[in-house]
Amino acid sequence: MDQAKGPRKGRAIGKTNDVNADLIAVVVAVNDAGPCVLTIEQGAALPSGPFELAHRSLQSSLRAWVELQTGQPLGYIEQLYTFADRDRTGGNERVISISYLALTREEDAGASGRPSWTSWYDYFPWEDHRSGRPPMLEELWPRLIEWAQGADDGATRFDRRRRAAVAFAMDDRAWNEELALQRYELLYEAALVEEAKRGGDSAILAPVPGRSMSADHRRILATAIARLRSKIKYRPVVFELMPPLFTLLQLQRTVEALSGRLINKPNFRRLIGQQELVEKTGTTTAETGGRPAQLYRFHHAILDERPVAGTKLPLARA
Amino acid sequence: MDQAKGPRKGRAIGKTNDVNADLIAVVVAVNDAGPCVLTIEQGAALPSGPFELAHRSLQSSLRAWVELQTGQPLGYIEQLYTFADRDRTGGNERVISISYLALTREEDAGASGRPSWTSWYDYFPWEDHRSGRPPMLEELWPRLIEWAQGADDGATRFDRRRRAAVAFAMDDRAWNEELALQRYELLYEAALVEEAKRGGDSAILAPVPGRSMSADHRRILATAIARLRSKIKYRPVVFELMPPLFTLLQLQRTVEALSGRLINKPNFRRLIGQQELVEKTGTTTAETGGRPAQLYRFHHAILDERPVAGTKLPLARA
DNA sequence: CCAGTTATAGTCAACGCGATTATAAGGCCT
DNA sequence: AGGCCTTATAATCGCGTTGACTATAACTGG
Repeated sequence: MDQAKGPRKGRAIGKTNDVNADLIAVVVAVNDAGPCVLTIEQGAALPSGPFELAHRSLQSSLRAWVELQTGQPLGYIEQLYTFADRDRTGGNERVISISYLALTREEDAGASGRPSWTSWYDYFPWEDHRSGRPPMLEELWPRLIEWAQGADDGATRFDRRRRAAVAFAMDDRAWNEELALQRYELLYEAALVEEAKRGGDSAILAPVPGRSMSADHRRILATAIARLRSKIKYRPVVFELMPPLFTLLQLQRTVEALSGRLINKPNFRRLIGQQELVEKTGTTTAETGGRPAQLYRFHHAILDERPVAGTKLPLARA
Repeated sequence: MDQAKGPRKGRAIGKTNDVNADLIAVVVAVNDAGPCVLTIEQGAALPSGPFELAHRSLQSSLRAWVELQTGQPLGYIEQLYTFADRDRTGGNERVISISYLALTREEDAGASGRPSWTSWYDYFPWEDHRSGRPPMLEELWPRLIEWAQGADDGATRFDRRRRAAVAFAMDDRAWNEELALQRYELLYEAALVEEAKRGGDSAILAPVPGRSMSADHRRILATAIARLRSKIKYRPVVFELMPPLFTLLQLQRTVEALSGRLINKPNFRRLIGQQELVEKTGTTTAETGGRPAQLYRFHHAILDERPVAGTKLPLARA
């Protein structure tokens, strides 16, 4: 209080540190085709826009322009990460990018024009283990090993080899779906994704399967996937992606779509049931093929009641 | 790619959206006095500084000026949150604040002058449950209930009452140490902390015990505490706060200081042991009072080996 | 009516973890 | 020196969670 000229007091310095602030949104929905993300430019970029100073907060600014631009009402919104790396965009412009994860229900897609939904797994085909381990992993492993061997010193070789093994479940390790970001960053480091060659690193090996995106949008998407896969295990955010009424199997399929792996059905039902997160509506639907299924709705009253340690899903160990 | 004039393309708009970017650091260490945070202005504020455009990234910028200013080498650094609420600082200036959590070891405190260490629990006395439930909670409960009753409609009354009960362990609920942020925000909403009256809300009841800070620094500190209390349960970050050699009880005391609650000793040792996070040095220390204790060191090799689902601590349910 | 599909309930065993007890090894006070 | 205090370290018990599996019910379509 009394020491007005302390060593550093925020904007007490006259030097201009003005920067530009961008908001980048990863808007997620799940439909029959799987988990989708809202994209622009035919799937080559995530929707982004400048932070409007007129808005109260960053979140309200994001919500406003995404809803305006896409007609999508956003449910849950969560901040992901703030980047300001110098050479992020390739240019010499200084931009701070604040990325967000948003969940919605994909009603009236493409109604207001340009944006479209693209499956996660178009960008990260190695992340979908719902039909067993993707065959492409077996082609990926030797390339990662080769990259590890290419290091200068033995310690780095060992470290690369270990990180690759952990992230990509080599040597009979268990697949960990939450490592989506580490996996993408490892592929980037190994110059196995198309984005890596933009940094001037022209050791352009044939990139691994999977669509690339402009700038670092694919990395942001990987961040969102990892965050969401982690979050659904302890917070009831899945319901933001569900229609008002749903069957338990539909709920399970949604969780499976997000996590990229299959869940044991009886255990899933038990866990959902004993947490009292859903309530029966009494009505049933015959549209599911076999025996008509109960329709459930989300039990809103419980939402804040279990602030933590709720909504566990049987996704623990393999 | 081909649609150059899509609905919105980032900084394609000519309007100026320049803002000022500040970095705010919550630097944490643990000593005999408990968990401490690095502060300036006699504990009234967190160290903060402008984002230097000269640096590669936000993290390196933060690390540079904190180490320069305080002489503290920072170990682990993690981004907390980015704020840009209009009336955060009270002024009409537009500032984006990017807050960080950093862990260090508190060597040579105050060597380079101004900054000093202050205990967490000076700011949040209700968060320390290491000696049982703080008596002040019992004085707090009726004030929260009173606040809940003061709502206009019944639904809000019920909601306030429920949130207060969950956050502050009313009605024989279990104390959840991870709700530190929710608790502070609830007290702010109830105008029971000194910061609340700055917004013009002059219904100045006597504030709850606990030091306040300038601007929203206390909220940022609460965010850091909540994040760290959650993180130590699944990532081995505690070791960033430990000296190179330590006994298991010292490690336990550190975790207890952070989480604000006591841990069962045998269970703690079992969990630490079976995770192979530490290794014996063979040497012992007699400085602990009773039987000489083994000195351990952190098993660095294991750090990235268990990227997730490691370092569990017996802090689950009460 | 039978085969196929899905819904729903129940069982069993392994593991994790909280709680407790027991034993070892040093310091300090009388 | 001996007894008491402190802390360190090891071992055990029991409950609850949860992963894997089996069985039964209800409906559709041929």
